[in-house]
Amino acid sequence: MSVSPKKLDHSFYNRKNVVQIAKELLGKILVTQFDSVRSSGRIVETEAYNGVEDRACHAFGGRRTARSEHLYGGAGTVYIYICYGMHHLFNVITNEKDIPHAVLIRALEPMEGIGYMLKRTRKPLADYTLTKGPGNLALAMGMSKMHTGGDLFSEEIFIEDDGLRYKKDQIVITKRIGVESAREDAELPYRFIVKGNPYVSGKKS
DNA sequence: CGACCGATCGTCT
DNA sequence: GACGATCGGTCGA
Repeated sequence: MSVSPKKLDHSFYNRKNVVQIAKELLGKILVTQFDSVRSSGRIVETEAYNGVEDRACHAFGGRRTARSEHLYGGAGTVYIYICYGMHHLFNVITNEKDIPHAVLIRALEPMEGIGYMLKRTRKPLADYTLTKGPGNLALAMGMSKMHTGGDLFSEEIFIEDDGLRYKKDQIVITKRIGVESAREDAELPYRFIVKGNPYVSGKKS
């Protein structure tokens, strides 16, 4: 059921419901291409961050700082920031400019460029940890803070649709990971995972 | 398996 | 000065 991959365009990202977009991003293919080194993987875990009303979002309450500036960049903007002093986390910005909606891409099933991913992560073997979790994924794909503020319409970082669709019973919805301090918003069902996929972060291996 | 802990540093108060 | 949208290892049951 797959057709020749088509790059997602501005209209895909420029919609109001970031939670819906997070769900639809499951099964899409994230691609990076740096100096003709191509890496790609199928997205199997995402989380939505619902702008100014979401306590877990960096833009909660309309907060706007140097770090979160690109959260406000509008549909198709790349937002990458450093977490815990060492991990680079990759987000896709949705909705119109100045509306800080984001989807955190948390896990991939590697497709192309696995050799380069091993080199970047300095792992000896391609096990399930290669692109499990947002920190590992960004490292494996060669994405870092230097790419924040770019967009997904370039040839360097973009997302493709090859026609794959998961059925409703293949998708599991949970609360988000690592956002306990967001109080009641920590319970929101904003995390989407492909059921049983070994690259999904969290428990079990 | 679950709970905990150290690494590590940019960002915000 | 404190705190992360994490990760991988250890320890105990």
